[in-house]
Amino acid sequence: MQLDACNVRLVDPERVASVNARMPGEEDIADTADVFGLLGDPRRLKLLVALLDGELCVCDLAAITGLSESATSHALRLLRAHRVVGVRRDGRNAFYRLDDAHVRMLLDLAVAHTEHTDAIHPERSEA
Amino acid sequence: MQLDACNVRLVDPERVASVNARMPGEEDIADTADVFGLLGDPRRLKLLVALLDGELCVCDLAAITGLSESATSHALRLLRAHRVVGVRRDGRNAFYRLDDAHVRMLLDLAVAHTEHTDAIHPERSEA
DNA sequence: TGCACATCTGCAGAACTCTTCATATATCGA
DNA sequence: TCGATATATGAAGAGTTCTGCAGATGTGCA
Repeated sequence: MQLDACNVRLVDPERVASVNARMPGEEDIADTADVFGLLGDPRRLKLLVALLDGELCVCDLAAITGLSESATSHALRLLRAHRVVGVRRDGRNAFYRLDDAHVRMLLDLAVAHTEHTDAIHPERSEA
Repeated sequence: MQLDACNVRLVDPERVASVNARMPGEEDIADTADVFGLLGDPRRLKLLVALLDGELCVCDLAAITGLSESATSHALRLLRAHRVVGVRRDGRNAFYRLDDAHVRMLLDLAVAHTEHTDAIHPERSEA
């Protein structure tokens, strides 16, 4: 057991050093965690999955997710602030679209994974 | 503007129906959101990125993330409960490893994305 | 202009999350 | 067996997040 510069016990200082060298910077970690965090709420996730196919207006998104229109609007505002979705306004309606290629990749991967899981465990599918 | 069975206003009922048909079940959405949620905390994310290269013990993980050993242990417990990581005990040490192929894919994708972003915006890299 | 509709926003309460502190458990070496 | 080490755990407090409510904004129609 060794001690590092800050007097912390280390079991494998070389591995720690190489992991630290490869580790993205704090800001990148924070940004990435933010993105995952946005996907980490089931209602927001459902909202985003709904948008995979193309733009939808707020009331349709509310109907799909089962959220109130207010909650939907709040959620979309958050996603908009992080540039994950974009808006197109047409008269009284606001049409939201998925506007982040990275998030789209993550969603595609996740949805593909649930479908794969269903294939293995069909009993877990919805009735 | 039309009304659906629950008396909700819909702008594009056909799109809503097709999105609903394609939508994963509530349980799959919840499971997926859970996974994203686990990745949505910067310290847990750093922990998991550190484990991409192989197993590490608790004190090394604490040193890498800058967390206290207690906080590290709590975080690992949560990840363990969701079967994202696994443990190997060797004497007094506990070596944790990434144990979920789906999470590994998500992490690889995310890390690749931050590297790509750095290539475009090198000024955002750490000092 | 006035009213209805679609969406947005600030606020406040409820619920959840993360960390620390204190303590518990388990292992190793003397 | 005893003390030190490594990790795990429970409880509690600070901070954050999400939702509903109430009201604001902006658009379309008569």
